[in-house]
Amino acid sequence: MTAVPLPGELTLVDDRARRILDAAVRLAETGGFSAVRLRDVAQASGVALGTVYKRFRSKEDLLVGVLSLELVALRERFAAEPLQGATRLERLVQCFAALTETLCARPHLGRAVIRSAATGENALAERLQRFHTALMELIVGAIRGREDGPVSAIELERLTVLEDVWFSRLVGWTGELYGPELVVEQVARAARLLYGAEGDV
Amino acid sequence: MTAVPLPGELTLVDDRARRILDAAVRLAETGGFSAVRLRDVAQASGVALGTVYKRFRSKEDLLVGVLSLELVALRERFAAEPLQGATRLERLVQCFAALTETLCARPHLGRAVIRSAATGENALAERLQRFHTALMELIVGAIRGREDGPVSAIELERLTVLEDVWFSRLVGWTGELYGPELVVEQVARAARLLYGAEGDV
DNA sequence: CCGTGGAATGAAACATGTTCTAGGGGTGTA
DNA sequence: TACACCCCTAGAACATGTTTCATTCCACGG
Repeated sequence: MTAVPLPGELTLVDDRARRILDAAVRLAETGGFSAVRLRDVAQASGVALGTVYKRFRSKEDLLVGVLSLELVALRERFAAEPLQGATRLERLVQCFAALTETLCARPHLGRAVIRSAATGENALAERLQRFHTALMELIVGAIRGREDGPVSAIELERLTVLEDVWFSRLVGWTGELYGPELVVEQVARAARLLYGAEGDV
Repeated sequence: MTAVPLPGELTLVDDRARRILDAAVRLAETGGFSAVRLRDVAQASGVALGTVYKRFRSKEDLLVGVLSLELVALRERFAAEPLQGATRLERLVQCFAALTETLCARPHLGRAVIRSAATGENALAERLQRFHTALMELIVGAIRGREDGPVSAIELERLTVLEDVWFSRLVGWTGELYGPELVVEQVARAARLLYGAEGDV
């Protein structure tokens, strides 16, 4: 828990950090949070344990770091196939569906990451903050249709709420309380409530 | 992580479980999550370590168990001084404010509990489910004014959303991203959006 | 070419959650 | 009373996150 730099875009240049992340992903994919034993991560990525701790403050920090990888994947996904819902509400729901799908595609990994993020460790704040900002931008960009206006302030507020719902539900999913569909379902329900009777656009 | 009964109302009859919980609270109050060392809990409550594990599946389970205590406090609080907002929306916001206040009153403890709850450990699901149900009932009872009708289905949906927002924000609070006021603030904002232009009642 | 400083390494040490074991003590029953 | 059963206890044992240390390696400036 001592001082440490922050991989972010860094992740892409620092070879060791990259290998460490990859190893963590590999381990988490198959065995989840508990399978990510840092000694194993170190060995699998061909570095010493101390090096892992040089790059990441803690196990949680490492797993949260995976978010930056997911982010890249998400950007690509949205770039490749833009959302095609007719209304903004529709696109919003599709967007969260896509996010959820991506995160839940490899359930063990997803759970491990969410769990780490939910820890609320003080040290994770910065990394999470970054992710949050980037995600917000990503969503705003993605739900914006061809010819509609910019996302209004009120829509940003709604978006914030939806993100909260999404996060809560993901935590529920992590606890195996229900499946990914229900996560999306609840976000959609919330979105409908928020966009309300007043119609969308 | 083996089989274990569930303190709930149990908490109130099982003397040992009670002492264990009390000790955990005492430790968490002053030192937070990390200060709740199970050996210390055992010693402080005058039982053997094995007994702690007989009552609670894990450290997180133990801390989540504290929620059942908080629940009692909350019930008393709402019984003693009912919410007095004029509209249901107002009472709703007051309600969440009260919940937040209670949980954040002893910050270290609160954080420890939230953190444990957010872990998403499979084993915690049952206990959390119970708490969730009880909390829902509590809120529904509390926001119901003297002469308004029952809480409608749509309002239950809104409530669900608000709970999600609340939870997410509490996790944020846990990470020291912001203070309790902001937690309440965001819930209030969401509530306003949900109750929308169409006026309340 | 040589020396220096910062980073990586390997291994040990520590802290703590979790599990296991052997034994003790009480309670109800034959 | 003697026995069987169950919970409790004390403590060891184990797994793993985290820290520390001495050593080695490497790149770079002189």
